[in-house]
Amino acid sequence: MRYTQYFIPTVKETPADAEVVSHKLMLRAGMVRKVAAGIYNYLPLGLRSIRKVESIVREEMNRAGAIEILMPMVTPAELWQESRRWEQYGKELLRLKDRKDNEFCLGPTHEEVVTDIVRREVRSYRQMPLNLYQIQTKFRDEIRPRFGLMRGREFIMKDAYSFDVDEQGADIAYEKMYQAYRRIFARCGLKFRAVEADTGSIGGNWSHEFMVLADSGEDAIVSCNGCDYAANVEKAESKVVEAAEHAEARPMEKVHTPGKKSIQEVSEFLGIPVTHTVKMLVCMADNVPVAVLLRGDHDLNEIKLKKVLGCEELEMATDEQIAKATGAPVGYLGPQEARIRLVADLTVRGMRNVVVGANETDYHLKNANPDRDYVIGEYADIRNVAHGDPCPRCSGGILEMWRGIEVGHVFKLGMKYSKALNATFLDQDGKEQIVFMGCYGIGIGRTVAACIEQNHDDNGIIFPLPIAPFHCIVSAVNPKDETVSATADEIYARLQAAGVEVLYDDRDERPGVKFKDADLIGIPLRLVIGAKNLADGKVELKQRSGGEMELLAIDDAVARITSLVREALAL
RNA sequence: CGGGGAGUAGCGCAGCCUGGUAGCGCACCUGCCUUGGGAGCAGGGGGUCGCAAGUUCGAAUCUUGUCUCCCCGACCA
Repeated sequence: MRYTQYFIPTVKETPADAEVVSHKLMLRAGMVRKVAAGIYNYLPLGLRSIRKVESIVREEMNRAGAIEILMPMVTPAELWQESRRWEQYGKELLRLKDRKDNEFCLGPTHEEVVTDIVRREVRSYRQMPLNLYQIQTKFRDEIRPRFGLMRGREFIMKDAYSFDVDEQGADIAYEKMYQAYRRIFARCGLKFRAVEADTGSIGGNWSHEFMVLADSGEDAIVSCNGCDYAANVEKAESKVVEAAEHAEARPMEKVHTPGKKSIQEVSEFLGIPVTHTVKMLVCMADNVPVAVLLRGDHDLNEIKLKKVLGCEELEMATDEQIAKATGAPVGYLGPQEARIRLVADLTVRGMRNVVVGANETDYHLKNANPDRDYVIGEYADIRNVAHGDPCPRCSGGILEMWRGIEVGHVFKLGMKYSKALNATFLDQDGKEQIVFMGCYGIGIGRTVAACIEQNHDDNGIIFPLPIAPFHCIVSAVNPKDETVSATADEIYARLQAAGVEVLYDDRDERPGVKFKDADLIGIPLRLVIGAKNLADGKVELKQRSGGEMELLAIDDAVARITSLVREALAL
């Protein structure tokens, strides 16, 4: 492709509304443009990368035995009402009506639609296992879209759904997808980890997320340094350390702590480590106040708590709600004589002689102890694990914290949707059975964005070759020099003939402009043709990822580029 | 939805407090010049100041309403 006949609107200045590198660079490199909040135009360069990821995904899905279909983006309300998600999904589901006032929504995912296909067409156990997938535009009316393609409202997703006669079959399907995903992200040149995850609103009973490691990631993940345990913090179990402290209970003491509300302030003021304090939070679980006790330095895991309480909605109580529920002032809450349900984290069970609020403004209690000073009815794992915690799976392992971007998610669904939509089949004995399902998603645009998060420098993007918009950029330094342009034309043609995807920068621009643009858009291989070296019959090859510039004869350059491309695509 | 901020040329911003001429840098167009890391000179085009109502002789500027966007929290590929 000749640059002068293409469309790559690069910009020098970073648009003010971009926050993370991938978003900034995709805008600057002319890959995407925003149309509305969380809704983007894909310009040629961006689209090429997206198509590359799609091809890799398609190849690996097909290799794993999945079959491509395409479902509609606009889907009828009835299907969603059958699964009850019409009510459950909330505002993220963008609902609309047609001219006859029939209700529809833009598909945020397609369990209902695909299950509808299967319940109509699949009658016999002989038709399974079956795995159907599509690569299609989804719409979720996110509360807060951000970070460009990382969290759009409209986004391209590959979603696959497996159908099996029993759980063993479903496990095999899950494992196949898991392995396919590993291959996909490896081929995209990403540093990633598969981690145990919560199932969220999709539901089901088991799932893994594929996380690209990046500091800008929105998810916190932990991994063990001793075994292969890795999990999203939302899901990560904390190791149950049984009542470790048998310290003698000291007499309780009420201390004056004027104006000291936060755990940090109180522990500094009293000179007692935060690990010897217990904090009490109040949550509204389906509008019922519940008090939560955690060690001072621990964070509440709302997902775990939600499961323990079995509630639908969980939010932090407002100051007024707290005052009303406990009768105590915010900042000085304590579990003594609790009026509301009290749930304590497992860690709290082993703690003795702790600092807690005195339920009275400007006072805390020192050396408070369970049973003697307060009564806790329920203990549960309700905290986020922290860096340095012991591994819940092996002995001696320590958990390490990472940030990650979720690019893929595999779920073992079970019968949630097949039961709701009545997707059944007849087994060998002619008995009606419910289909076992799994579902598997990959964010295509997000994968490209995550890749940029992981591969960039001050000058721009450094694309791994398999998903780069072009393999090679050929820059003619002064295209008005006829020898230069004739040589560049020839090399361009030869590389293309060899199957290399070439962007030929034939613009009459100064070299600085061309180099800046080449670096910005991140093409892996750059071949510069300039009068000086051409006098010796040489051209210059430089890899965007670094390394020395190679001065090569034209034939050698063509051969070298061709082999570098083959090598990079060989995985 | 709660909290914070912003809407002025394609992009980045100033002007607003103290009402009267809409401005700068980049980008764009023409010409000259230049060709190894976002050159230089000269000339030029482009803005209902988010929208609506109000105050005023007069509103980008003051008032009210409204919409959109961005950032911080709960959702998710």
